[in-house]
Amino acid sequence: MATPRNRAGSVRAADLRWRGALAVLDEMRRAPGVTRAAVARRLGLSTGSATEITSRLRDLALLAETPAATTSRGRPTSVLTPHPDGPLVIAVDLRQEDWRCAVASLDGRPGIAESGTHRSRAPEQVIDTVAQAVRRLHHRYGQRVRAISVAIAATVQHGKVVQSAVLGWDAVDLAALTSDPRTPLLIGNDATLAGLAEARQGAAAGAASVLHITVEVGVGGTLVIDGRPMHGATGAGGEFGHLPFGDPDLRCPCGARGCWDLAVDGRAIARHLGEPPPRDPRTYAEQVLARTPADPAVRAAIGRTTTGLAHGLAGLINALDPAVVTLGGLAESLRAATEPQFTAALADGLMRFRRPHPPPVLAAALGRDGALHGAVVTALDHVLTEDGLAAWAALHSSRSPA
Amino acid sequence: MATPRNRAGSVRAADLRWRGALAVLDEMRRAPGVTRAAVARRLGLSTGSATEITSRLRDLALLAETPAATTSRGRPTSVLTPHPDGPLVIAVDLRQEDWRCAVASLDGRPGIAESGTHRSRAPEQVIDTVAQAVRRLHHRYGQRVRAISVAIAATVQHGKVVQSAVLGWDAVDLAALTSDPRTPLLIGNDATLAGLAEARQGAAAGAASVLHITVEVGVGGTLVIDGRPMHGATGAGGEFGHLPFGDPDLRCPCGARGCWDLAVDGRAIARHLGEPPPRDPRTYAEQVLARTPADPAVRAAIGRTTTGLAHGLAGLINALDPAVVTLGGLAESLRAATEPQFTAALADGLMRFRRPHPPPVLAAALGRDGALHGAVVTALDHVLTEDGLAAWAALHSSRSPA
DNA sequence: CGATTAAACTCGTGGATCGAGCATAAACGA
DNA sequence: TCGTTTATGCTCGATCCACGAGTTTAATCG
Repeated sequence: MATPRNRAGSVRAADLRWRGALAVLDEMRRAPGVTRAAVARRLGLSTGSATEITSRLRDLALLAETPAATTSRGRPTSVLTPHPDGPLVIAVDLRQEDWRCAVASLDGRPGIAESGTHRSRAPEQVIDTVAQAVRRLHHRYGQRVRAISVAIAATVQHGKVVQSAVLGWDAVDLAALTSDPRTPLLIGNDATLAGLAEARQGAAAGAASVLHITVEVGVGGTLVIDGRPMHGATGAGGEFGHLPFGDPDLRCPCGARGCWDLAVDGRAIARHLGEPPPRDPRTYAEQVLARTPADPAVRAAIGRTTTGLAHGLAGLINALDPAVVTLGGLAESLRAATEPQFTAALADGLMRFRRPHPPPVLAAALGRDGALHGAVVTALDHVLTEDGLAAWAALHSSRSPA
Repeated sequence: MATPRNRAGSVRAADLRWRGALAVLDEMRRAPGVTRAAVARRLGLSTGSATEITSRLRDLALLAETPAATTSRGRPTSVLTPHPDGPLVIAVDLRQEDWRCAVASLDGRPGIAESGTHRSRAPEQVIDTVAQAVRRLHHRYGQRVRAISVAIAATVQHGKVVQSAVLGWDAVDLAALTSDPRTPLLIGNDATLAGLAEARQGAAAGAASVLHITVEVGVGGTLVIDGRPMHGATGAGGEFGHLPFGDPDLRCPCGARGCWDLAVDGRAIARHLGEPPPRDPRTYAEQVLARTPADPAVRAAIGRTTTGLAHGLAGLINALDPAVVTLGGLAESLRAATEPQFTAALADGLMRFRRPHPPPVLAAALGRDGALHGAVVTALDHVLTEDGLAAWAALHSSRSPA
């Protein structure tokens, strides 16, 4: 197998061709609107190299330069922007009740292009509808589309959907979403992708290790280290909800027992209130939260759920030692509603030596758009590689030979 | 802060100088005894480049070539070996009852140079004794020593010992172990380093993501992704023993509650047997395991402990999705003693979709030497970088100018 | 002992960055 | 208004690393 360390596995000179170019494009992506001069400074490039690299990239339709608003003296520089004919990615967000298709250029800002609400949730129906939208976009932009990335509220393994409780799906292969096998199709769990987006450009932007936890029905999330989500070996990493933090006597629909999932969402609240399991635990939870202040029984139930959340989170902080924690969905709602309890329970679950400097726990910044942003990030990660750029270059130089 | 993605942050040409050299040295380390021809093939290097790189490295005293035993026709090649005057690292393993100092060259094989048993466990005493040994080695090898790496049975944060139950230490700074501030001193948790060694060269060599779990007193371990241990933000990652998998009513000495630690070691066995907490849980556990077959009460207690171990492990597999799991210390003893129960409990704790293809659970291959090997790995990772090689080259060329 | 084979060496080529020197386009200021 | 100041972009020769084709070397095989 490949050498484990993240070093130069290969030493081919071909790898060098795109080194500088990739670094520049990464900067453009990391901070849309950067000036060329700033990029050169940041990367330690000589002005000569900057000239060469940018002109090469311009020739390849990978970036364009527009005059920057001058603020001070000196020769004005230009801002680097995606080329109007440059590569694009299609990002799809497939949620419980609706779907969205967005197109993004190399600056990583998704523009919603199509969307819709599921009429039926039957996999064939949904896939067919979305596939048509993808096909329309693909047709409109042609070979500019370099990757298609799908965020889906489902467990994903080896690039395939294994199971989705909220959609009511079993194993489903989403390969039909693209008609062109040459365009890579990337499938990712929505919570994982949302975490990736938070770590790269959201509430935790810049942090070296980010633990993102979100609660909708059950727990989702991911640990993002140096900007890369911890996929695991099969791509199904980040199923933190199935750590046995909960009551070991409770069976989880996943097949295991004592899952954290059951202790932190609407099902937990209902159980603590002595009510039957809600059909839609997410909506149920929001409704209960809305009437928190009034009813002491409700307050107690919410409090127990918050405690379950905070204790589990503390355990994860003990084990994974993230620099920053971001909370999404119901997790953030619960914390916001019961801040003192949350903080106390978190501290109670932390190892003593961690308590003086616990990692900041932040609300996710991207909200319901996190997964879509994460899908764009993944797709661009795929495009902005040596291979990806080489493929684009081959395509482009054959189309318009200088 | 630095750009999160693991790409070329810098594009300086200086980074290129060592690309090929690093790749070759990494190969030598990965498989001591490789031939130069094999390395060139693996790295996709032309014979011309191989010639240039090896001769450059020979000039810098980074490697030597010795004739390879010829097996077939053709011009004989040579095996790459560490240079007799090449860089060295010192690895220290600081355990509960004893300590060991080893020296390793670039092939990563530690040779025990000094060792001893603690007479007193007082930090000053221990540090003083070990520091003397380190100083002797450092003096003997002089500037060839490029890094000192310490594996210690303690919680480590920001390169400092925070606390060690087995040694009875509170916060202790090990900086005194080296007298020369120019030589980097790396401190690591023993279980983390053992896991690193298993992932790089032990039972899980070559796997892309490895979860190592070891039980001595409490649980230690690490997740190793692409050959790099998941240190976390403060360096205290891998404290899996303080995930709340256990009885929430039990207080852990760490300050948290319900820690897994309390459910899987000698303390758990004693509790299940209704005996008082053992003074030395590790020895106690081995003693109980030795008399397993006889006593049904003992079998039951061991079984419960095994179940606690397997359930927690299953949860970690659910969450982290490793390609391989390695077990060390009492964890492996427990599994070996109660294999059917372990396997059943593991499956019971796994999410249903994981059961058909669970990751292999292997016994650690390096035994009690794992931590020492891991310390060598860490130290060499430090040396075999652009900066490390550049520093060595500066030193060497000034000493013996061509 | 010549044929065969695998590997190493030589050397000219090419690609990417560097860096010094020069050119350029703005704001500033008298 | 027009030179000065300042930051930036462009040009071009130098350098460094790897490539790869051709040649040489050192072993085994028959």
